Amino acid sequence: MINLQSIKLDDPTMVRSADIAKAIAHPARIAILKMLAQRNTCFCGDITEVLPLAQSTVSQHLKALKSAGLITGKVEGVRTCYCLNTAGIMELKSTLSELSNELVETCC
Amino acid sequence: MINLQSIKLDDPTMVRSADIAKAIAHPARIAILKMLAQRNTCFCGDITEVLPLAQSTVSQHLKALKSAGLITGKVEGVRTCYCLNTAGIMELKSTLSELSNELVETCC
DNA sequence: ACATTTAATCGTAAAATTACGATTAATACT
DNA sequence: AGTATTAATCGTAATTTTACGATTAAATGT
Repeated sequence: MINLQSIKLDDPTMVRSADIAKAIAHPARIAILKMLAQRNTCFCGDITEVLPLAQSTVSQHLKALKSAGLITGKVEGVRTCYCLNTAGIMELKSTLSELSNELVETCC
Repeated sequence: MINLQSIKLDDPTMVRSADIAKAIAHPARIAILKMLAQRNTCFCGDITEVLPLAQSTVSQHLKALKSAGLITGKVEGVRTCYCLNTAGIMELKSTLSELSNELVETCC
């Protein structure tokens, strides 16, 4: 029943890494990110047109990506133009590569 | 209501990417992977000792990592020795770096 | 043989995720 | 002014995730 608890799971860096991983932990969100990387015009409707998901579901995924800081959404009249967020994508890349680098095998 | 659905969300590569991301989408599992990368002896109890989680919860996280192919668990008597799985970690690295490389910004 | 240790599994509860249709709010078109 | 378009939000249901304590199974120690 003793627990030293020397590792804190609420460490901001670890939580952020997990949040970034969570953001890309769904095929639809990966697809959206890839699509945004390829296209310049990227309205919600464009994505809904291409994915086998309802508009409200796509909107929900976009919200998740936005709150994770991976994309931006600029309202343009009646539409919203979604784009990759430079800072967020940079953070994603550095976070994932950093994690990858830390996972060097030592045993087995 | 028309939906071209040209992107399939059940594409094996995309599903696998999402599963790998899901595996590291929790601080506890990131902590476990990092710990396994640093230590050679890595029993369930060692991890439970260090994380602020119950043994059954740690076991659950280990199961998730194992079924994602990121770790192996070899029974050694009454204990189980957990280690990073070379193939799985390599796949994680290549998958994440591939995804990172695909996310090159074009707009905004 | 019997008790102890270790980790998996079971049962369960609470919370989060994913999905949808319906509705709403805002802008643009006629 | 009235209609159409777009995307966010609401309400809701089903599923998954996360967590715990209790129990079990297997191996070890006495």
